[in-house]
Formats: sequence, C-alpha cells, structure tokens
Amino acid sequence: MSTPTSERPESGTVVHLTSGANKDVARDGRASRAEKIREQRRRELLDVALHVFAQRGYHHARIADIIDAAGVARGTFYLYFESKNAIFHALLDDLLGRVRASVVGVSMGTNAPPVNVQIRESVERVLAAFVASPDLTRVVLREAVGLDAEVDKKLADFYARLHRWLADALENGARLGLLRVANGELAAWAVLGTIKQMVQLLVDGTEDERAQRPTITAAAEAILDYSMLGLAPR
Amino acid sequence: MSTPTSERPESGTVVHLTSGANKDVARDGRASRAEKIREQRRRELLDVALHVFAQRGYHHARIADIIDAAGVARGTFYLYFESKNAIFHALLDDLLGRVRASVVGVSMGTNAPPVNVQIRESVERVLAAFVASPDLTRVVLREAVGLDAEVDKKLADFYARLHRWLADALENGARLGLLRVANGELAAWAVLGTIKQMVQLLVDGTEDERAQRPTITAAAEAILDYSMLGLAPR
Amino acid sequence: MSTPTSERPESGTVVHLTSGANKDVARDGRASRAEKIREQRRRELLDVALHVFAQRGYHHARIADIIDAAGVARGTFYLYFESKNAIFHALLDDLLGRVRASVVGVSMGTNAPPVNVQIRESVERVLAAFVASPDLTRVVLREAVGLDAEVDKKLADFYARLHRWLADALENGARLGLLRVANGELAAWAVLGTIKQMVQLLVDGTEDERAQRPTITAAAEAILDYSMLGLAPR
Amino acid sequence: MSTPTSERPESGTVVHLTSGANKDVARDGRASRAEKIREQRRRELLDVALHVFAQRGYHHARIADIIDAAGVARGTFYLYFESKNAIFHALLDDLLGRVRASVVGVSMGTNAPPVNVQIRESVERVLAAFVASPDLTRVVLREAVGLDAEVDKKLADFYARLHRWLADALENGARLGLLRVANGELAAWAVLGTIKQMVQLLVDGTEDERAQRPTITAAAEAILDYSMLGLAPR
DNA sequence: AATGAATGAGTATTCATTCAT
DNA sequence: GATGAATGAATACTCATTCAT
Repeated sequence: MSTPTSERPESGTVVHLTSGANKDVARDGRASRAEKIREQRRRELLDVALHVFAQRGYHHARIADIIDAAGVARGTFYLYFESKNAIFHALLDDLLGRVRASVVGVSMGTNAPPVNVQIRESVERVLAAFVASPDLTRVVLREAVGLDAEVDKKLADFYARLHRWLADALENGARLGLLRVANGELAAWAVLGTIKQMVQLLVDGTEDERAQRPTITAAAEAILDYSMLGLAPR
Repeated sequence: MSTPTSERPESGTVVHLTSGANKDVARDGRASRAEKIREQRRRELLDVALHVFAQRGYHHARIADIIDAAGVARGTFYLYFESKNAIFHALLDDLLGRVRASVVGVSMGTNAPPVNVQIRESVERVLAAFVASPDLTRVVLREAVGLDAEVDKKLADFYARLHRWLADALENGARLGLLRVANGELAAWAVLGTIKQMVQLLVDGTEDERAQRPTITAAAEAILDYSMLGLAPR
Repeated sequence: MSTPTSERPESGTVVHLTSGANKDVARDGRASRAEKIREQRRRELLDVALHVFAQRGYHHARIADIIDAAGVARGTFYLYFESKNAIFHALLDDLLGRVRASVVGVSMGTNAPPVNVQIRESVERVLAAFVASPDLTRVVLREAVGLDAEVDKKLADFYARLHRWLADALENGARLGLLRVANGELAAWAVLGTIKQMVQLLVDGTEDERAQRPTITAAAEAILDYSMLGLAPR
Repeated sequence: MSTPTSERPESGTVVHLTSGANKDVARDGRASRAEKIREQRRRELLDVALHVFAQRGYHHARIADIIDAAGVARGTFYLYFESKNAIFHALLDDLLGRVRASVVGVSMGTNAPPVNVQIRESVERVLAAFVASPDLTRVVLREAVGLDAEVDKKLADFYARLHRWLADALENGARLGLLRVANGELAAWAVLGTIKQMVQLLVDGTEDERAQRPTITAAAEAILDYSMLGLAPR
C-alpha cells in the first residue's frame, strides 16, 4: 500500500477498544487482529479514494486510480466496497456523521456557560468538523449534489436537520427574549446559508487564497457578529 | 421539433415571425431569415437540453435524450453546439449573464431613491433573475460545481464578482455611516451566503415544499431584515 | 467486412420484394436502399456470429471476435443487436422458424399424393431444414440448452409443437387404420427422439465421420423404416 | 456442512460409520478414518455442486454458491477438486459410469432368460440408471454439451459405446433371425435416439408435467413396442 | 488439512463525436 | 444545412484460483 493523503484525524478512533480487561477476547485474538487489519485497509482505501476524488472529481475518478494509488488489486477493492458509488457514500456518511455529532443543543442548566458562549462554541464545533477534513468537505460539497437520488436525500436530510436545529434554537431564543425573530424558519435558512458559505471559504480557495483564509475562530466570529448584530449600526 | 418546457421568458420572443411579407428586407432577407431560424433552433435545443439536464442530471443526460426530445438529427446538434459540455456552458452563461445584468450599483444622485430602497430592489432583482428560470438555476446550482475546470472558473468569477459588488457596497455604506462593518470582506461573503441560500429555497423543493416557498419579496425582505438588523433585539 | 461462412442459403430471400409495380415506392428509394444495406449488415453480423459461436462456443465467443471478423466497430454491433444474447436469439429464431415452416400437415384430398409419400416428404423437409444450416443447427443444439430461461422456453415450445404435430399425425393415422398406436403421446416422443438423433447425425461428426454420414434421404428412409416397420421381422 | 439435496442413493452409504471402536484397525485406523472423512466431504461437495448446477446452470453457478451451501471454506474446495470444471467432470463421470455399468450384454446361455426379456430388462436398467439421479441427468444433459472439448469427447465416447452395444445387439438379433435389420448402424442410432428422448421425458418437465410422466416400466415398454413392432399395423 | 483474504485476467456495454451522403 | 450510420475509447465489476497463515 502506498501512503495517501490521510487527512482524517479520527482514522484510528474506532480501533483502540481492546485495551482494557480482555479475558474473553483471548478466544479469538486471531479474529480481532484480522478485524483490525481489515479496518485498516478499509480506511486506507477511503483515504486514497478521497484523494483521488479530490484530484479528478468523482466522475473522472476511475477505480483503477484508486487501486493503483492504494497498491491493491482490483478485486480487493470490491472486497471492501460494493461499488465506486458505495465508497463515495461511505465518505459522505463519514463527514455528515461527524458534523452531526458536532452539533449539540444549548444547555439551560444553572451552571451552564452563558448562552452566547454556548452558541459560539457550537458554531465553532460545526466549522471545525468540516475543516478537520477539508478535502473531504470539498469533495462532498462539490461532487455530492446531483450525484444520485440517495446522495441527494442524505444531503437534504442533513441540511434539514441543521435547519431544524437552528430554527428551534432561534425560537427558543425568541421565547427567552434573547432574540428578535420575525420569521424563524426563514431566518434559520439565512443562518445556515451564512454557515455554509463560511465553510466553503474555510475549505476552498486556490493556493494563494488559502493564505488569507480566515481562521475557524474568525469565521465563527463573523457568522455570529453578522447574524446577531446585523450590518446596520446599533 | 417537439415542444419542451421553455421556462425561459425570452425563449420564444424571436420565434415564428418570419412567415409574412419580407420584400423590403430584400437586402439579405434570405440570410436574416436563415439566421433567425438558426437562432430559433438554437434556443429550442437549449430549452430541451435544460429540460433533460433538469430531469436526469448532466451526467446521466445523453445527447440522444436531447435530440430525441428536440426532434432533431444527431448531427444537427453538433451544428449548433460543439459538444455536450458546450451546451451546458451556453446555459450557464445564459443564467450568469442574466443575473449579472440584474446587479446594478447604488446611485447616489440627489433625486435617486433612498439607499435602502435601492438595495432592496437590487436584491429583489437578483433573486428574480434566478427565479425567472428555476429549472436552469437548479441545474446550474446542482450540476455545475465540479463539472470541469472551466465551469469552476466561471462560477468562481461569478461569485467573486458578486462578492466584490457586495463588499464595495458594504464599504461604501460604512464610509457613509450607514453601515456598521467589522470585516467587510467576510461580511460580504456572509451576505452572499444568505442570498445563495434564499435562491436555493426559492428554486428547490419537492412538490409540497413548493407551496410554502417564500415569495421573492418575502425572501428579499428576510435577507435584508436578517442582514441589516441581525437577530439580536435592538 | 470480411467474408465469413455464410452457410445460409436464404440470406437474400427476404429482399427481392420490390420487383413488381412500385409507383409509390419511388417516394423513398433512399430509405429502401438504406433498409437494404441495413439488412445486409445484419445478415453479415449474423453469419459472422454464427461462425464464431460455432468455433468457440457461445460462452467463449467474445463480441470482439464477432466485430473483428465482421470488420465492424464495436458500437456498430450494438446498432444491430441489443446484446450478445440477442444475436444468439436471432440465430435461434432463424433456425426454429425455418424448421417450423418446413412442417406441413398431411393433405387428405383425393388427388393428394399417397399418405406415406407425404409423410416421407415431410420428414425429409424437416431434416433438410436443419441440414441446410449445419453450423447453425450444431450451434443451437450444442449451446442453446440451458443458456437462459427464454431460450429454454423457445426450445421447449418448439419441441412441444413438433411433438404435437407428430402426436396428431399418429392419432389421425390410427383413426384411419393406417397406424397401430398404443400410446400416441409416448410414440410421438419416440419418433421425435429418432428424428433428433438423425439430425444430429447429419450435422455432427468429426471430419472422417462426415464421410460416412447418411444422406438426408437415407436418414429419412431409416426413420420411416424404423418407425413404421419396427425391428421385429414381419 | 449444510444438508443439500443428496439425490444420489449411494451418497450416504459410506458415511458416519467410523465413530465406534477402532482398536483392532490400529494398523491404519487413523489414515482410514481420514480417508473416510475425506471421501465424505468429497461426496458432500459433489452433492452440493450438483444442486447448485441444477439450480443455476453450470455457467451461472459460482464456486461461492457451492462453498456457501456446503459450509466450507474457499480453499477447501480446491483441496478436493482441481477446478470448477473438475467437479463437473466428476459428476459427469459418475453418471456415465453408472449408466455404463447398467449396460450388460445379452446372455445366450441355455438357462438364460428369454432374449426379449433380457432386452427389456437391459433397457429398463439403463433408464433406471439415469432416473436414479434425475438432477444429475438433467444437469449433464443440459450443461455438458459444448462445455469443453474433453466433456464433448466423454459424451461422444459414451454415446458411441451405447451405439456400439446397440448395433452389435441388433446384428446379433439379425443373425439369429430375431430381428429384421436393414441398416444396423443407422437403426442403432434410431434406437439410441428413442432412448435418449425417453430419458429426457423421465427426467425433465415442469411440476405439472411431472405428474403425467411415464414410469420407467412404461417408458421401457414404449421404447420396445415402438422399436420392435413399429407403428404400422401388423 | 482448513481457511479466506487477495488476486487480476477477462469483457459486455455505453455514448459522445464524426463524416459521408 | 440536415441527416443518422458508424465509430471506438473508456471502465466498472465478476469470479475462478492462489497461497500465506
């Protein structure tokens, strides 16, 4: 296997489980090892595929590119993924799952941090989840739309969920007198649009543009400043 | 030729006029007639292609689909467009051009309308330019990203231009004390993100979602309300 | 196009129709010519495919073999036949159709030839229909069974039809006192088995076996002698 | 291992005997046990393969189908059979061998049963040999022809042998004045065709056709009646 | 002996584009 | 201009077989 991009930090997160008490695990250390190797290869293929998709785009990426880069035989690819489409879905699920996990509700407990701080952190977390895998984010943002019905549905669901979360948050804020919201649904879409644009900014850009890219913190700051205070002088 | 969707308002304007008396156009009536017919066919092909792209997506759309729907021979297609890619570019240019044209600077003349009115109208015009061709907008938004380097460049330029326009406007507003702008560039991206999202909202959506779609005016209203006033109570 | 086997005598039989009065045919001599060329190519491909199937067997025959032998581009093949399977079906239909057409009922008219003569001629005609295209017969007999469900059905129908014809014939003969038939259905199968074996004999065989192959007449003779008189002395 | 069809009567005869006391077989009890187990597995694989071939046909049958059904690892298959082709050959040899064994010459001894009885029994034995393994017979009849050169040769030899046997029998019969034979060779082929057709009848057929299938005795009866007496009234 | 992960040769089919008529 | 038959490059996927453990 060659060494591909491997931008994914959580590549190994799933593996380190067998460390504690493992009396019954002795049973099939063999099996578990095989499992580990299998998982590694899967990750390798995912990483390589991501790289290839990023370079050539989904449609121009050939299975041959992936297996060549991974140093794996043709059939091996299909041992791990059903199809070219399937590996894209795996990548997509990966990103969407991670972003979803980064979204948490605002806690209203007495010793909870101030609401505005919570919100800022929430936004930062979401941005960070995307930016942690810029290639993946770029690939998903660029290639996923219109790929196939299932992908479309996944994306629609994903955005609908984010939208729901935002709309609920806005409504809560309004109820508490913290926010002034005319049309919660539309406003939530507006916020989502802002966030999406910032993600793109954080992740896209040619070489030289990348230099003047905002930091995650700056981007979150901008989102909140813009969303909360608006552009009109106060 | 069959009769396709033809969502484009200017689509039919040139059409079926040349039948009557054309004596005085003797100069080059022949040539001009041919020219007109040619233009008509071109439009027809564009309309049909848009329809096909909207139905099946760019990648799944076959030239055969287009010529079948247009009732035109295979070779004829290539008399009007260099390639499948070229007709997409034509469609893309069409939309981007129209939107670009809808963007006008804010006039500072003494008898010009109030600035906020001008801005509102500007935003509405942009939204309207997209919404005038919802299929086309949807196709461009869904299929254009990542299609090929040239398309990418066109889109990047287009958005960069919109961004520039917004950034300048914000800067002007700030200079005049009309706007409170911390980071003009970022803020402009934020506004652009909001607009893009609203366009998508106006143009996307399943059948039942379409019912609760905002009107252009409401969308523009939401954009301005959100952008100007922000969500925090004033 | 190269020159393949072309064992098929009726290759041109479908074409010679436009000879008589053709006032209205003037309309589209172009179209009819195109039609003719098309039909020729189709035949050419069928002939070549038969040759290839005969050489390598259906499963080992590659489309590449066929188009190489036909001197035709890959796509051209699919202009004429939907798939490799489809061209086999066309071949199969060809043979079965021809054999079916060779089967005629026995005429009972007063000035009709004697029944036994009619039967002999009928059997000879069937044998001749097979033997006229020995390669095709061999291919169908060798490759068709178990190829796919549809082929199986066609063959089953074909044999069922032959069986029906024989069974009816036997029954008629029995009614007229010309035949002694214990179990008409079984007897018909027995006759069919005899015929099939003879067809195989006429069509199969290695080079040197081919020398001692019976003639069609001898084979028909044998079939009738055996079927009618049996092996026991009379 | 799973439990497959196992239509073969001798399939289980060798099985599960070796569990009890095997002290006195100390010589090579180990080896013989291993041998027995091996043989058992081989049979199991043959049975399963036959089942799979019967269901999907040789070409559509995958090794995966066989090992899945047999509950055996991939490599294990190749410990018992060289290839997919090899297991088919084993099956084929099985059937042909059994049928060959069922063919015995007519005894002319003084206290031998009457010749006609012997013949009838011979035919019945052959039919029974086929019908004892209807699936296998069907598979061999459907899939073997045209599979590969070696299979073809085996079948040709097999039929040639049957033909020889029949031809000799006819000749003998003729010499003894028991039979009236014009062309012994051809007549033998005719009889063989009749037999083959009856075997097919006995073994083939859809569910409802199976009901009206003749018994072996009836089929043998039909063969002899038809072959000996012919269809013409005596 | 048994396992099953890995291999890689093999191929039917699609479809954008061309060009002779 | 218009036609549509012909082209052929391009590629995902299957599955029998191998071999290290």
